[in-house]
Amino acid sequence: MKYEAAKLKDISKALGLSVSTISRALHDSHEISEATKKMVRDYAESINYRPNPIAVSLREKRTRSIGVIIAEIANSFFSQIINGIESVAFIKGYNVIITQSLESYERELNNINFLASHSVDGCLITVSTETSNYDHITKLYKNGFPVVFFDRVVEEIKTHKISIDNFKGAYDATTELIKCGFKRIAMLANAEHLSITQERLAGYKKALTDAGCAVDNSLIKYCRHGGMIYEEVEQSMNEAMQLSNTPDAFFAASDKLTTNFVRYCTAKKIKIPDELGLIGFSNLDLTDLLVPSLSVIRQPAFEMGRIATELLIKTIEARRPIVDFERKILQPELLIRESSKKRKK
Amino acid sequence: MKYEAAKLKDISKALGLSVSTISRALHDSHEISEATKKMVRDYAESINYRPNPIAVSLREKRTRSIGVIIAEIANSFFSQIINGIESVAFIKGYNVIITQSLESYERELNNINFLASHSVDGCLITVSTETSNYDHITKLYKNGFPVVFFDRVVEEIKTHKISIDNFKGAYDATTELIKCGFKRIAMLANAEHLSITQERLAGYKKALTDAGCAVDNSLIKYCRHGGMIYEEVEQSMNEAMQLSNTPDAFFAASDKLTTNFVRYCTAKKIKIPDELGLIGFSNLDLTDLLVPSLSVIRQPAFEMGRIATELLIKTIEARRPIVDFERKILQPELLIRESSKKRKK
DNA sequence: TTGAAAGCGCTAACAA
DNA sequence: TTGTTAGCGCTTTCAA
Repeated sequence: MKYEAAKLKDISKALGLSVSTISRALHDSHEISEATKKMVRDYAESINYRPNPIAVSLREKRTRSIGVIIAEIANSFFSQIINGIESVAFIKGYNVIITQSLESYERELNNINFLASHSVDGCLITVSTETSNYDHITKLYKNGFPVVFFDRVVEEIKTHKISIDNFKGAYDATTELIKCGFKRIAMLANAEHLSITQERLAGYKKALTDAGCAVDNSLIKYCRHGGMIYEEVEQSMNEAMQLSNTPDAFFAASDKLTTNFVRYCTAKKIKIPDELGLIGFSNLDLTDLLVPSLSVIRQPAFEMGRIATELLIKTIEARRPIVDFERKILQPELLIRESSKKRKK
Repeated sequence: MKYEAAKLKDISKALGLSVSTISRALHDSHEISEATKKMVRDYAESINYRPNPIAVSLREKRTRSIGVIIAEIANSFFSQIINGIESVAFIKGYNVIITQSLESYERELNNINFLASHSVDGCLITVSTETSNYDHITKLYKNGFPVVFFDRVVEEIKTHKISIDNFKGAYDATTELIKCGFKRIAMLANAEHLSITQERLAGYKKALTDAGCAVDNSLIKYCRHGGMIYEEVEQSMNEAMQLSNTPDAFFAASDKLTTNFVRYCTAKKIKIPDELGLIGFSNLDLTDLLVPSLSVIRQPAFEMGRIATELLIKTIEARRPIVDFERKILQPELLIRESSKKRKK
C-alpha cells in the first residue's frame, strides 16, 4: 500500500514548464516572472503539493530535525524538558525525534546510532543511568556531529552542556532538613557515576559537615535505575530502615526516587514527616496535593529544554566549528511544604 | 559545521570495486563471492559504515518510521501509550516520531502535514479537542496514507480504530457512585464533539436512568481543553457548585479533569468524599497515594499503543489496499478506592 | 561474479 | 526569464 504524493514533475507536466522553473517559482526566486509564479503557486496549492522532505534532505545534506535521547517519557521532569525543546524547535522550523533509553545503555547506543546516521542534524542527550562508557558519543562528536548535553552531562566531552546547580539543590534541601530538626538524614541517590549524582552527593555532604553533622556512608543508598523500578527503592529503604540507628529523614535525589519513597512509606505505614522527613527532587505537578504535601526541589525543566535546543541549533547552523562551548547552570527552586516539617513531640 | 559519514563510494574507492558490488556485498547477495563479501564487510565494519537512511528512504519510497500525534506528552495516559507504541515499533524496526497537538487544531494540522509528506510511512492519531473538521485526515486517507486512530477516533473515516469501552467505563463509575449513596452526580466532561465524550456521556446517562435517577443537564460540564487548563476546570466547578441544588459527587471524564478536580477541591477546602465524591478516568501512577486515594477508571494505555502500532504496521506492509478495517475495543478497569466511599453521617 | 548506468525528487550551476 | 543537466547516496536492471 503506498501513498503517491504530487511531485515537481507532475506540476511541470501539467503546466508545460520545466521542473527547475517550478522549483524556483515555489521558492519565490527573483528570476521567475510574477505571472509564472502565480500560476505555479496556484496549481501547487490546488493539488496540495508538498516538497518531499526526504529528497530535500538528501540534496541539502541536512534534515532540519533534531534528535533527543531521554531516559523516560513517562517522567514529568523529562516530559517538561521535551515541551521546552519543542517550543524552540517549532519556531526554528526543526522537527524533533524523541527516543527513550529507559535507562538502558544498549538502547541508548541504538538510538544514538540511528539518529546520527543522517537522520537528524544534531542531538540532545542525557545519558542513561547504565552508561559509564562514552565512546559512542565521543566518536560522533569527533566526527563533527553536534551534540548538546543536558541534565546528566559528560564532563570528558567538550561540547555545550546545560544542567542545574545540583550541588546547591542538594545543599539547600539537606540544610532545610537540618534546620527542621532532623538528625540522621539519609540520601536516596541515583546511579553513582552520573554527574548529577556526584554533584548532589557533594551538596548533601557539604550541608551536613557545614552543620557539624557527621557523614555516615551507610545512610547513602544508590539506586542503579534512578528509582525507575520500585523494587530497587524498596530494597534500599529496607536496608536503611534496618540500620541500628535508623534515619529520621531522607533526601531523595530524583523524581522517581521521591515518588517511590512516598509509595514505600505508604505501603509500610510510615508517617511522613513524623517518622520520616522528606525533601526530594520532583517536577511532578501533583506533589502539592499529596498528604502531606511534599517539600521538593523543582528544576526549571522547560527552560533547560529551551536553552539546550537553542544551543544545539546554534551549533548546527554555525559556519565554522565551535570551539567555545558554553556551560550553563540553571538554578533549582526549593519549595518547602509539609513533608519536611518536623512536629514537636 | 557538518558531519561527513562514510558512503558506498568511499568503500568502492578503497577496495577498487564498483559501488554496486559493495551494495550487493553488504546485502549478502548470492551473486557476490564469499571472498569479496568478507573483504567488503570487514572494511565497512572497520570504518563503521552505516547506510544513509535518507538515501535509502528516497530510493525505497518508505522511511521505516511511523508518526504519532497525541494531545500532550506530559500526561500519563499518553506517555503510557507511547511506551506501548515504541515497544512494538522497536521490534519491527520502525522509528517513532512523536508530535503533540497540545489540543490545538492548528498544531495537529501542522504535524499531520509534516508527517504525511513522506516523513513517515503511516500515522497513529488521536484527534485534539479542538478538531471538529476532519478534512485534513480524510484527504490523506483517500490518498492511501495509512492512518490508525486510537482513543479519540473519528467514526466517519474508514480505517483501523482502537479505543476503550468508554460507555462501560462511564457506566460502571456512575453506577458505583450511585451504589455508594451519592444522589446528585455531576459529570466533568471533555470537549463535547469528541467520540470519547459522547460515549462516556452516554454511559453516565444510562447509569443514571437505569438507577431511576433523572439526568440533569445543568450537572454536565464540558471543558473544551479536556482539563488541560486549570482555569476551565475551575470555572466549570464554580458553576456547578453555585447551583441551587449542588452535586454531591463528580464523574471526571479524563486524566486532567480528575487531577484538576482534586486541585480545585484542595484549593476550596472541599472534603473528598464527604462533601464531594469522585471517580475519574486516570492513568496516573500516583492516584493511590493521594489522600483520599482516588477511585479511578484506568485504561489499558500501553496495550492500546501496542495494538494500534501492530495494526498500523500491518497496514503499511500490506500488499494490497486494506478493505476490512478492525475496530478494537479494550476494557477499562474500575479501581475503587476511597474517593467514592460516602461515609455515613 | 562484477560493472555501468539509470533513477528516486529535489536544487542549483550553467546555458540559452 | 526559462530550460538543461548534474548530482545528493543508494538500489537494481541490464550488460559484460
